[in-house]
Amino acid sequence: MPLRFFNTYSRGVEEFEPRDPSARHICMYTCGPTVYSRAHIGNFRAYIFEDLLQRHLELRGYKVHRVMNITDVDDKTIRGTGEAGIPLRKFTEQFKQAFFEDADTLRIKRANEYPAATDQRYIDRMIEMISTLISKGLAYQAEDKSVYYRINKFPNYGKLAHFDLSQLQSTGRVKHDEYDKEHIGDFALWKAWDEEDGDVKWDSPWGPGRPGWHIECSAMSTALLGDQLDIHCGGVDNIFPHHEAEIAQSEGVTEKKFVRYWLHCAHLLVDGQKMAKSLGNFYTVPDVLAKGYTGRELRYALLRVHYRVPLNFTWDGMNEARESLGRIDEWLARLREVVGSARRADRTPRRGVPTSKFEEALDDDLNISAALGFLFESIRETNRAMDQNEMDAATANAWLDWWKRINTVLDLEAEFEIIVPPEVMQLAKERENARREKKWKRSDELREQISVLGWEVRDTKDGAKITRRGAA
RNA sequence: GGCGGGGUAGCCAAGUGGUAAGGUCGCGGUCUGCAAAACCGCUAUUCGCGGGUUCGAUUCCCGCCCCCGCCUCCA
Repeated sequence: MPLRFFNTYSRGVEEFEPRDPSARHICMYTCGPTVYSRAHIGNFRAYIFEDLLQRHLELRGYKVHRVMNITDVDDKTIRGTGEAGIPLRKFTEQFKQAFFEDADTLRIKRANEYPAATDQRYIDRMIEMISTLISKGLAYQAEDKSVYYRINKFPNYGKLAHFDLSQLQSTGRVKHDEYDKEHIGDFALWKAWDEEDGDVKWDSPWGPGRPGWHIECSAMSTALLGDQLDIHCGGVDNIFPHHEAEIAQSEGVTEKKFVRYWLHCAHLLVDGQKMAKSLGNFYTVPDVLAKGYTGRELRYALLRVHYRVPLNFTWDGMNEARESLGRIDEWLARLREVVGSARRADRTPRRGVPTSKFEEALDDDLNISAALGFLFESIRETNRAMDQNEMDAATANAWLDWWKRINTVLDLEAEFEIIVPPEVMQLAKERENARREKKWKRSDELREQISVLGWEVRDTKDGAKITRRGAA
């Protein structure tokens, strides 16, 4: 089955064909964080979706060149730097670091590049692009000295969002100098400096100022990936105006089709509402860790729902993630035991070898729920085979190899060999002795003590086993 | 008002023109000294509501209801 994705531009599922099909090389641009505060887990849902996309493409043999921008200048960062009384660079640096920390906690694969909007290279390129747009009549400098995109001159404006321009109405969310603009929908390419900006400013042919939000992505994506991208991703809230503006800017300059596939991730909800800084209903990665959950548990919780479906974040959902991962952990441990024991099966396995259904589900617009369904079905069937001693070492090994393969996409394995602390080992030893003497009451007391320390002891036919659920 | 996304069991969530994957929770059983883990069984006569097409619809068509988002610097 060919790889297929839902393309926002066409509003349909399309077969995926990269620009250069023979090279198996894909260039992908993903909108990154604005570093004015710590990103919340709703932001990270989008980054995890992009991570899944990249990893699946790689599993399918593509070489992915991914760029994620860091927006380190905009209204909010300027406000923040002013309030903190420190230079912009210093202000944004802390959140940049926090972003990478959290991304690592969630096992998000690093992009190849993280260009920053304030990098002089890109400021220069933005100025160059704006100049080109002005010379083509696609942009103009208004009386307020800012430069705006003339959307009426770009016939495709509104195609991505499927908006009718005459229907655009101001939400009052953004400060407007509406009298200066020719059309309410014209967006800023270059924002003229004003007092509130303090010393945040760059020189330009139109006077001191700073870039508009949208132009940075056009400048950085085309600088690093070329005029035409295979895939461009972001949250659904980026469709309009941000990505619409990117198309207008990039195609306005290059006159080439900017992006082949637009993929957008639905929102993370809390209590049925969008998680947003402005609503105050958000959690950060450290918030979730502080509740005792691990990064991989959060990764699972954010990964397990299809990217185009809104996902309601709940602590029940986190517990479910923990239990599901525990099931995977137990399964892997059992398979490894079978491999280690070089056991021969009593009978031939009822179920032979792993299938490729997992990857095939992901081929279908990253249908992770179906893919995980196959994983858990396989877990049940192989557990049953092991229960009935119908699993030999070679088959168990084949399943471990299968897991290794799908885990390049999931990245959900517990990170460390769990080291049982000596005091727990001591208690377990005492308990073994008590059990040997059939002192059941003493044995149960010791099990309880071990449990209080956060460990679980299990009696199997091969002796006691000490485990812990909720591993990193 | 315009444009999208969604409504499937207590909760989360796949899916198909032919009679509902999977996870989690709960209950019963096997195993166990008792547990745990694992396995087995049970848990939606039914897929927001009302029509229509069809031998047959949760799936296609029409109408309606509800929730969420976007509509100029939100992932």
